[in-house]
Amino acid sequence: MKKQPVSLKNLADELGISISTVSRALKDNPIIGHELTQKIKDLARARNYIPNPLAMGLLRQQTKMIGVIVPDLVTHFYSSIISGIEEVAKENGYYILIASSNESLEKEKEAVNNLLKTRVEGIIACISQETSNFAHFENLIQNEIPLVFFDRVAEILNVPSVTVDGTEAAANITRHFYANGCRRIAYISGPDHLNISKHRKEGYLKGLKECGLEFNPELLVETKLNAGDAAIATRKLLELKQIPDAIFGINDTVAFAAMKEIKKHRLKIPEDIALVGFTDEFHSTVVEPTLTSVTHPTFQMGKEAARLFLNRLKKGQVQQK
Amino acid sequence: MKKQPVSLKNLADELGISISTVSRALKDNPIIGHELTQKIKDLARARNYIPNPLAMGLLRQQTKMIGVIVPDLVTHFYSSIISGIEEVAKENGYYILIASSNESLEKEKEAVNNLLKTRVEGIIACISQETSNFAHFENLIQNEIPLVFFDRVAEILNVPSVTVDGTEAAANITRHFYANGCRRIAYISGPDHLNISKHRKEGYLKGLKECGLEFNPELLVETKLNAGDAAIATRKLLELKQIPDAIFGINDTVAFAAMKEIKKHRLKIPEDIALVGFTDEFHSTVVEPTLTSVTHPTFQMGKEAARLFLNRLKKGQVQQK
DNA sequence: TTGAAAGCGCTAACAG
DNA sequence: CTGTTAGCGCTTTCAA
Repeated sequence: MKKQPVSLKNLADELGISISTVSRALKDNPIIGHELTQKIKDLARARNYIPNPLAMGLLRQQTKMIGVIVPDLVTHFYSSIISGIEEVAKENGYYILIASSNESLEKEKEAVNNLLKTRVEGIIACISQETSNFAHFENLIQNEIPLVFFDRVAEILNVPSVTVDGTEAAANITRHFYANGCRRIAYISGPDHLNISKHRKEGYLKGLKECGLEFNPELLVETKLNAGDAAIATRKLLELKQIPDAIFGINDTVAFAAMKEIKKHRLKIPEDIALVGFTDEFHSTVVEPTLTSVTHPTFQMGKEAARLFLNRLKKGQVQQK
Repeated sequence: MKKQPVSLKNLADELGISISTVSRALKDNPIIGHELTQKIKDLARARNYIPNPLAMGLLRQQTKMIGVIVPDLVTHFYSSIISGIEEVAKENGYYILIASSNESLEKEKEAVNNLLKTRVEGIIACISQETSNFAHFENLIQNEIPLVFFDRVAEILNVPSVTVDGTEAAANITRHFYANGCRRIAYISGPDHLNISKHRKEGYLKGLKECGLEFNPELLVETKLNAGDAAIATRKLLELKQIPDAIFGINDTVAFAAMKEIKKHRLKIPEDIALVGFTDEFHSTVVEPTLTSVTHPTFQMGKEAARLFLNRLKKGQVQQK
């Protein structure tokens, strides 16, 4: 018994005119008489006519949908980036379809496939931390399906991307620690194949060097970017003969996990150990002791990613001619 | 230059057979010869054929999309509900389209309209805190477009809904405070037209009564559910001649804001003032001092909401016959 | 066992 | 100024 949405045909029949006339009137084609146009528009409004996007899509081969893949949805970092993407998308008449990879390569591939099935016009993605093989993305590129990366980038792929330069920020943090008297500055890193991870580590090393501190391998721990791993990494650091006086976590998940672990060891932040992480505005205010942190302009990043994407899309369409 | 996706026609042409044969083979119609079926399937795979959902949708009048409206995307509470919805949706071959109302009625209406434009098959929503007029949702009901509410519900509308019974939980919290010696238990509430808000307030009052505490109007402050308002409400409480010894915040946003405000006043939690909020698992672990809290099974709620929705959808389709 | 044709809703070239 | 028609990709009668 579900009511069918009103179609152009319905309107045309009701007025006893042809479909094309209705179609034209609705788009203000000046070729149609003024009164008639008005009459048609009135009826359309009365019947609550909504153009069927499937018909349009079929005709134009475009769905007005952008696929967005994030490593995880429930982190403020990503959800606020998504908000940014959505805002710009909406302004441009686009919708976004969100998929989460849960930091898994398998799920990421699946997400790409699913999005392709829905015929999104392209994909904006942040690669999962497991992803070091990019075949599924290369496939998109070969098929000339617009692709944009944000935050975590597959650098070999030469895809338009939005990232915050972590190298300088990480170097700054290290210098900041040094300035505050820290001499055993530890760094909890992520996998090297993630650009952000690589850059931040480079920054850390650069910072150490500039401060004249020697790099101490036992103070650099690599983790997968999840809380469990980060906790283990922190424990390792806290069980050194000589514990670090500062810990620098590569992102908020890691920093939070480290914080919990430090508290468990009954150490005071920042008196016993200074702690810094990359994070975003929200958590830096709620969490206590306030996490010193490099904030990411997440919302802005999202908007920028969407803009990049839309540009890429336009270019593709021009070339098509 | 964008490559067109492969269509049935492409495959048919390449094999020199008709489209319908290809279509049938691909769905294992036994009417087609075995070898031919195989040959067709092989080619389809080789050419990476993906059925065009727009064509299918047009034919069947269904988009396999569910619209989801949340008051805000960047809260862990909602994003984890969304994850739950997504999981069940995906299992059933559905996609979700997310829209955020930003707690604004205007935006909520806009979201409904936008979703309708994309021809989602129905909507799963959590109403904004501004929403006390439900015309836009009634409209859906009249048009027999499946609708499911979660968390915040328009009770007059008689729509399938998923909520956690806050009445008992709130009464429990109040009793818990009492048991710990609190006698001036304050409650920071939300607008009365939100069911969750109403129920929790009722629970608070019920709890007071059961403990033999008299209700003190100055200890009940109503807010809009945002941080700014909640901070003001908290300040009001902290500036009473006799400050409360316990504060109960209606949700996490409110509780966090209260926490910040209490700290600003240099009061200790829970020594000077006990603080409790409804929230979810994540924040209850990160935030310090650990927020005593009633946790919501958000992921489960999302899954349940999706299930309800899918059931509702099926019912609609059966009736359609 | 296979093909031809209609039709889902819409636009746009082509006729009047 | 308005109507007719073809076609977007697909399924599904109906014919063969």
